[in-house]
Amino acid sequence: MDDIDKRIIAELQRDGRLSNVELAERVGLSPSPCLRRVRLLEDSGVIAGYRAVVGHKAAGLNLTVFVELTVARHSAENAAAVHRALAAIPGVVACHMVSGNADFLAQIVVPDLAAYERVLTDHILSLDMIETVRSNFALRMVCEGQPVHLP
Amino acid sequence: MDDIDKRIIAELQRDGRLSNVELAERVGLSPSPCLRRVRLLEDSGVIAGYRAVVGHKAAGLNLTVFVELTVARHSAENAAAVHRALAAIPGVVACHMVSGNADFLAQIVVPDLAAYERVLTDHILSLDMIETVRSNFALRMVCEGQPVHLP
DNA sequence: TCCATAATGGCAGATCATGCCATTGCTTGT
DNA sequence: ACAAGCAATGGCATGATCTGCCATTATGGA
Repeated sequence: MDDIDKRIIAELQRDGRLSNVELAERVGLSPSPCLRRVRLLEDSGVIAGYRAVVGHKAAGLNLTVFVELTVARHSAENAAAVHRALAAIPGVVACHMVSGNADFLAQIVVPDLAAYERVLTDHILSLDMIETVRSNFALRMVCEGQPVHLP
Repeated sequence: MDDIDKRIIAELQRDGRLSNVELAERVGLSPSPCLRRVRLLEDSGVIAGYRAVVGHKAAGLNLTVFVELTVARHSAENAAAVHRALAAIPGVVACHMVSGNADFLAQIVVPDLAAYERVLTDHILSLDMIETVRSNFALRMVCEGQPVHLP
């Protein structure tokens, strides 16, 4: 993984639909070896995939909530079931098991408060493994989907 | 925004480099109107862009931290400066102003604890507007970059 | 029912993707 | 220093894709 690879990754993080010829020009390579490098990065998992980014405001998704969850102690045994249940909650775009006061931190994106209430009552509070829920509402987005800084 | 648009968005969220002909087949359209719809979704901002997804493990980024930050009271006036400072911190992939105990919640992705220590001391604790810092380490990823559920 | 509007499908020229091969540049061993 | 081996590069050719244009078809209102 040299500088050219890092520039390829940086460019594709900014625009994932860059054509190979354009990408090759930007990193100072001809199309053939450029495509070769991209394929290698994909195969190695450094580039795990490509995604369209949805503009939340334009799509009518006006509410982002960071939900801190704690689970019942006995749920530690079937962690897989907890993971599956959390990942299946509609509107959950990301979820991590974390250290600190909470056991899990989930990011939920919904159209409005009413939709969040439905998610909460129908999909979170109804899970018997969930002990406490603490909702932190996003008031303003500072940044999102920023390119990662490669080592 | 009808069902076909939603299916287009869903497909492009799963694979942002889907070719237009493949996408057209999947949504049951011919390539021309399909591309037309994609362009309209892009122009309207519903599709805000395309990004390559970096596989953290494969890229050697083994540590994700969710940092709760509070800022000094007088910093409320120049909020823009706070935002700029937070977004410029290396490794920050997302940051939101939130309700709750903290003022901001930032997600930081770095190779290891040593790198996180450097980010903390060199770029966070050195900001005089930052009052308190509370680090929540991600122990395990449940899900990430999940497609949003459109209204 | 008829008209107006919008969306669709197909076509054609240009661009792009991609496998193959000779060449270049660099590292290793003598 | 020199030669050999190896990995990476660049160019080419074929096939697929993109994309604008136009006729046709579906849709919705009067």
